[in-house]
Formats: sequence, structure tokens, C-alpha cells
Amino acid sequence: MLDIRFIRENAALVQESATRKGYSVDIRELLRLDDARRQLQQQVDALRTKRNEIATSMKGGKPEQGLIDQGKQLKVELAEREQYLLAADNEFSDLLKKVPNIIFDDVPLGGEEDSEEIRKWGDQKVGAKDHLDFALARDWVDFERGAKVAGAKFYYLKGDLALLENAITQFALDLVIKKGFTYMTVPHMVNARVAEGAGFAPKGDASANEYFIEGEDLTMIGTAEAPLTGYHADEILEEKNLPLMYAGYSPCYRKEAGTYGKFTRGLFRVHQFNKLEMYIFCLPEKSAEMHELIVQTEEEIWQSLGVPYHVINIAAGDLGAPAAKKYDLEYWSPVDEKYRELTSCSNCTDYQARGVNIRVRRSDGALQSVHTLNGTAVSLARSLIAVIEHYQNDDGSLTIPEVLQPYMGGRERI
RNA sequence: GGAGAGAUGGCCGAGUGGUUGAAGGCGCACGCUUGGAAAGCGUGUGUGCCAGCAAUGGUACCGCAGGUUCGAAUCCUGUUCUCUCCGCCA
Repeated sequence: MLDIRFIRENAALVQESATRKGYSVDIRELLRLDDARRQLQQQVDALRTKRNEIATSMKGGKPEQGLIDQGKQLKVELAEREQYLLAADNEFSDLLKKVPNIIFDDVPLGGEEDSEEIRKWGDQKVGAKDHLDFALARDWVDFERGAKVAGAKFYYLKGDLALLENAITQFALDLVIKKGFTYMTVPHMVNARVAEGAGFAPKGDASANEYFIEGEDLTMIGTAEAPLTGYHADEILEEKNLPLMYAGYSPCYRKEAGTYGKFTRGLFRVHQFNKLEMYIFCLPEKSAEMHELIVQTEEEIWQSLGVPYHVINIAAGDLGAPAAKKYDLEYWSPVDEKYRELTSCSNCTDYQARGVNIRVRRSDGALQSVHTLNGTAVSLARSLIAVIEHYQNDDGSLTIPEVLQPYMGGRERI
């Protein structure tokens, strides 16, 4: 959520950012509702002032019929005005919630194809067996039984591939802990307030990618980002305690409606996968620096694993509502002979922090919204694809990346 | 799932329908005191919204939502969460 005062003062900028992102919000209409709401607020406040004056003048003394009647009259007027105010407030805040975060100046304009490559690492080798065929041949993955038990795009991982998943997780976890992140497990469901505050679509929104629990105010998380955002909701953090760096591990549940096809084959896009997520709460002036820290950590993980990648600066049209800027790491796929999305990290500035009311008390006593950032350490299903594509052998075996061998009982190949 | 108890400021904790933004304490900030510190003493110390250049003023907030009343932290109803006990259970 953006600050309405910021929007009032930067209406054109906010409108432009929203349009660049592809969101159809009408800032002029928002400001009109804001005005209407403020006028009603003033009327209500004036009536309440009168009510309080009458009540105070009767304090302790004997009740006077004239004043009581006046009070009763006011109560009726006030109730009516308050109703208008409530309605205006709701209309206003519904629209306010739809306004996406502004984008940074260095975000490329345009759509998905306009994202800019910033760095690349490793060789773009070509030719490998499809990960699904490879894994099926070893009986490492079972989508058919996943479908039988849950539905399409659910799966079982078996044996050494399941162990490899654990090894990748543990390796990445050790690395992010060394960077100063605190490991956390998190609730796998969050309430609507937290989900929407973090910028996820509400229940009933057709575009929502989350599963909602019927009859309860709960959403299955699509990422640990949601419960991590809510962790400090309604808190005032101390400047001296920032940055707070968390690494949350959880399954991610996503509907991914209508995303079938060649490039989502196998484990690439599934309804459930495990993920280790980095999350930072920091001072506003530090968020750009923290964003670089996160992306560098991601690069360190993939360099250690020996998987070639490039980093792209995501174009405006491909940014989510909360993000002011986003980097994706895409690994080079020798199968598809192109880069494919592997991790993602966003600077959400104060958008999420406002959404769930997280502030920092500066050393001079001032209160300010914190900035939040999130980034994938490893998302497991996709990480497995990248490793299989790069470490497969002709005899159907898989060489274990050196850094993972300690986590696989010292085995060098499976 | 059942029964009981509770929810008040950064924390602990008072609170009779009006004198309560809310006693008292702790913490914190500043000052005095001191060679320096501690102790002691003094002063100050919530947030949101609205108006205002500002000083400031208005308004709301005692888990949340309604209700009663001229007036609610206080009375009533509902609800959420926490704790204790029972049930169930990895």
C-alpha cells in the first residue's frame, strides 16, 4: 500500500508507474474519493465536538432536558454522517490498495521481453536430456501417482532425487546463515490481512494464484514471503536492530491456472514445491544496498553449484504490485537452449511494510515505515531441473556437484 | 471440540458511567548532583486521522465489532486471541 500523502504530492508519477506496470488504476478518481472522505471526516469531527461539549457541560450536574434533547438530535445526525464517512472510507481504501508501488528510475520500461541483462556467468553449453525423461528413467519422480492422489502437477520425489533436494536446501541454508540470515520455519497459511498487506490478491480475485481455505480466513502460502512479511506486523522496530535478515523455509502452494505446455514440462511449474526464501527488513536508505546483497547471495549459490546463469533487471510491465525493482536469476538450459527463471528478488520499499504496519523508530525518535526485500535462495523443484540438466551423464547417472557431496554422505554420483 | 479465567500505553499494573489519554511503577530521554559512574532528585515521555506555514487545535483509539446512554475503558451482546483444566492426537 502506498502512502496517500505521497500520492497526493506525486499523482502524475504514481499514475505513470501504475500504467508502466500495466495496472489500470485511476489516480484522479482516487484523489477525488480522498477529498470526499476528508470533507466527511471534518463534518463528523465537528458533530462529535458538539456532542462532547454537551456531554461535558452536563458532567456531574443535574440533567437538563434541553441539553438531553439536543444530544439526542446530534446523535441522529452523527449516525447518518458516520455512515457516509464509513462508505467513503471503504471506497477510498479499496482503490488505494489497488495502487501498485512506484518503480525505480533504473527499471527498464516495457514487457517481459524488455528486461535487461546485467551480468552473466558460465558457459552456454548445448545438448542434454530433458530432466523429466531423465528422472523418470531412474524412477526419481512420479507425476502419475501425484495426479491420482492430488491432481495434475502434483508429484512425488523418490530416492536419490529427494535426497538431492535435501542436500541443495541444506547447502543453501548453510550459505545464507553465514551471510547473517536467521533460519525460520513459518506458518504455511496466512490470514487475509497479512496476505493482502504483503501484496497478494484477495480471496475471490480471479487472478489469485493462491489456494484459499473454505470457511476460514486463511490462504495457503505461495511463498514464505507472506508469513515473513507478517512476522513483524504492527510492530515498531528499533533502528539499532536493523537490518533484520530472515531465511524462511516452506512449501509453496500455487494454482498456476492455465500454465501448461512445453516450457512448463515436468518440475518447472508445479502446484507445490519447497523453497528457501531470504527476507530483509531494513532502513529506507539501505534497501538498494540490501537488494544487491540478496542478488549476490543468489549468484554465490549458483556459482558454487556450477550452473551458468544471467541476472536480469525485470522490466516494468513484468513487476508485481509491491516491487519497485526486481532482479531475476535465470539459469542457462542446455535442453531449451535459453535462459529459464530460477530465482527472483524484489525491493518492495515501504509498500508491504505499510500494508502490515511495520515501522522503525529512528534514533532521533521519528517514526518511519521500514523497507522490505525478498529473494529466493533456492526453489527446489527448479533447482533440481538445473542440476539434472548440467550434471547428467550418458549412462543415466548424475554427478553430484562438489559442494553438495558433503550433504549426500560423500557420494560423488547417483 | 467442552468448561473456566483473562486482554488497558514500550513493559508491568490501577481503574467508581462524566473530573481518564488514562493513577502508580518500570523503562527511556534530558537536567541537577558526582572526579567519573551508580544511587538520589527534578522534568518530560503514545499513535492514527483532519485542519494549520507553524505554534497548536479538533477527533478517534483501553483485543475487535455492534448496542444501551445526553455521555462508555467502565453496562449489554457477539466475536477473536491468550492462559488453565478436560477430550482428542504426531
